Amino acid sequence: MEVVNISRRSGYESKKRIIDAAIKVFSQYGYSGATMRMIAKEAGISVGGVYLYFKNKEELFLFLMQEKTKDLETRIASIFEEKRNVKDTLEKYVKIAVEYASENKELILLHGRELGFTFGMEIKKGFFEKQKKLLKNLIEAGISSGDFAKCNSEEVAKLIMHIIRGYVLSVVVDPENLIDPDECVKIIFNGLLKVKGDSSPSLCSSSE
Amino acid sequence: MEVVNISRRSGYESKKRIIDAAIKVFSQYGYSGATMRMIAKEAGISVGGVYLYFKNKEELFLFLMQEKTKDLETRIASIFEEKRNVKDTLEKYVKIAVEYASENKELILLHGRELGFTFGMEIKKGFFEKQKKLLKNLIEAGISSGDFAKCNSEEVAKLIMHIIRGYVLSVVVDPENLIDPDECVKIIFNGLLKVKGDSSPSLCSSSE
Amino acid sequence: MEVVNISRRSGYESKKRIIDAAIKVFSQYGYSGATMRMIAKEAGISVGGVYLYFKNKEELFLFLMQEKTKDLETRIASIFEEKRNVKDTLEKYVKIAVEYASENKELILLHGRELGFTFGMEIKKGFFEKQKKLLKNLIEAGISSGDFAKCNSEEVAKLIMHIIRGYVLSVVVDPENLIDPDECVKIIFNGLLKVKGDSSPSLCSSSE
Amino acid sequence: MEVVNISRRSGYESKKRIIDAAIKVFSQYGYSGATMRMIAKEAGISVGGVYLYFKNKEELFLFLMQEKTKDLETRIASIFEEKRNVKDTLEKYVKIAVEYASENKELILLHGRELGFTFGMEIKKGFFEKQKKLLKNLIEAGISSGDFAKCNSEEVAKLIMHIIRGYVLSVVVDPENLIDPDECVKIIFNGLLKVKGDSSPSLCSSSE
DNA sequence: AATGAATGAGTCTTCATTCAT
DNA sequence: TATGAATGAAGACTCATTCAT
Repeated sequence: MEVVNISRRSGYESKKRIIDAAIKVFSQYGYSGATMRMIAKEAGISVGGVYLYFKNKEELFLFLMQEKTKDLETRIASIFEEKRNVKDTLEKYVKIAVEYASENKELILLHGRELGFTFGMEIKKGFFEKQKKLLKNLIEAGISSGDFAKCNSEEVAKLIMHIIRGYVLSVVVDPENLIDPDECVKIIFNGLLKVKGDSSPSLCSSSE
Repeated sequence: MEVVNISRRSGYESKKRIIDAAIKVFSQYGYSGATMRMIAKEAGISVGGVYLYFKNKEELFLFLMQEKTKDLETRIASIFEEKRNVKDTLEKYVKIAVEYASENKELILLHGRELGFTFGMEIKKGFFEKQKKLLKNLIEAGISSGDFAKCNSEEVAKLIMHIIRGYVLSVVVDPENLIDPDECVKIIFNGLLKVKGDSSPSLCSSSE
Repeated sequence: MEVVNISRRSGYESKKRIIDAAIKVFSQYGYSGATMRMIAKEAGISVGGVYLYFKNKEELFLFLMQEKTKDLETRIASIFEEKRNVKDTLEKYVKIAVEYASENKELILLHGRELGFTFGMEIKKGFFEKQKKLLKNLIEAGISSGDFAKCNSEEVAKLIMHIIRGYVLSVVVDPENLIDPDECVKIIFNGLLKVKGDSSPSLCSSSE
Repeated sequence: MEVVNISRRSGYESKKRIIDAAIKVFSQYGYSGATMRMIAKEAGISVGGVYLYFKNKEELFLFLMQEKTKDLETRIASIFEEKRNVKDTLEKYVKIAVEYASENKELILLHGRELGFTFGMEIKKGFFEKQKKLLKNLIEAGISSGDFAKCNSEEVAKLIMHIIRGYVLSVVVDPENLIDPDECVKIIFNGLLKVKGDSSPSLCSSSE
């Protein structure tokens, strides 16, 4: 909300300021709870000014969601490009997703709130479907390569997505108790159960 | 011999009707999105009537949260009382939590949204802390009993809570892709990695 | 705008007050020019109160138009019932219409303003069509009875409607120069032209 | 040898463009309904540009009214100059007025609406007074010349003005039922009543 | 215990007007 | 002369809350 030569800014700059402000405000107060005045004030712009760049509250919100979704998709795509082994890729995936969740905190939560709107549903649906496929393929590649044990790849993909969503929710609900991504991956890889007849130290012993 | 008509309900009954209505309406529209009129209508009571039992919207919402939290705590407590086997207890825990999430869907999400209010924070904090301890103790008991491999019990507890939260979020965001609790538990127990030098079929093979 | 026991009025009374206020305000400022606050204030009611009885500005306006239209239709119907001779009926018709216009002044004008709305068009269309038919039948009855000369009844009906509309418009635009209905009828009946070979005093000589 | 691009228009041309645009927009949307942005866009000029030529919306509207009034006055004056025969002059007068009304449709209506403003009242007043005098003189000339029967010239003048206004209002309200000026003049000239003791076909028989 | 009409502050949104360029 | 981003007051409409009945 720093004042930047308040009366003459480029259109681009103003739009950017509004976007940043909107993310902040929507995140903190939810869709209904956020007001256009709050957003304008946070952006250091007049109320009317916001409407110069976004037709209305709904469109502003939708825009944010699309932007963020695209952004995350790009980041994720990149790890799949730099081909390395399956295990590392999965590890990276979880980390990037979790890191992204931390950055965008509550905004992501809004994906799931403010029902009664149907808007934005398609965006979300598409994104999730894509992610699930990506993960499923990765798991299956892992099975083929002999890295992973045979398992229901669909369910594993879902589990990973659940964990990431759980992380997202925790960021807002219970930020003191976020899981450490490394630990998380370790548990998923090794499981909780003691391998029978195995007296050697389990891989799951992490912190000490 | 008067007819007990609609306006002659016991105070208790009215309060209950309001609570049920409020859960439904808050769940569907979020805190800001829900209106007292909606709630009153859903409860089959006048607007003014609601204020006879709850000072205001905030208090009504808060009351709901407490009720639900208490309810879940009771359910969870019961499995710890009756159970013996650690593995079964954990399995049961996940299932109950997940089932509860399904039942209370969006309402639970409201725990974490509609911020700007600090209200409810203490209730949630306390509840989460208790749950984490419960899980941590369970994990440690599992390690002691030799069921579980040695691991960072704190992180495992967090993971399980994350998964449950992920399930909650998924219920709202992506209900077509909910994980199957059985599969979930299986993966957590066995892990993804193929046990080295093990050519026998992994425990993790679920779908076939 | 007299205060009437401001805090407790019957629903009926409030609605009536709003209607009266709305007529006044819409008449004076036009549809766009009138504000709900003005209307509420004029009615001695809160803004929100107006919305208790009318869904929105448009509906309030529409309601007014319908009411007034129905009212006029009833009045006109009555003169056709009390069957008298054609000439007298026509005379009465003009007078009632003109009188009505005076009473409802600008509101009637709103029928024709505030375009861009299509709303209300059907109401108006129906009303006008009915009136034209009524008048046309009357003219034709006059021709049959030998009271009126043979003429294009359709055009005569239109002319009469035009005159009445002209009166309406004049009420607002140029109220100092309203025609006297008696004079008006006289001219329509007798025409301006001197009847050829007629040296007797014309019926059209009125004021002196 | 510079290219005369769009932004290098003469002040005169710009002003003209604004005027034309304003007429169009005011006519279609009414005073309150029209926005400066609409007008600017229609004129192919920036919002700010409009304010270079007109201090504000009110002044722009006022200017339009004056222009149009002057224009009509000029047209009417011309028929009085060229004409001789009273009957023909009156006929011409009605036709020109009616034609003008058709051309300027709703704009004329704006003369009488959008009150709350007192503005423009003097312009209108003056114009109407002039017109009434013109017509009155014409009628009296007709009486003197023996063309018209003796009658209250003032009232006849008013009637004609009413008819024209009725035509204006009809253009907007009920454009399907506009009177044919020829028919109109015929009725005014001949009247509706059958001349007593006259069995010859009335002059009023128009349609067949 | 219950009602629901009434209130008015607060929301989203529009638009006349200004002004740096 | 011209632009159009920016302003902010004002309008339609909503809704938590009150209170006479």
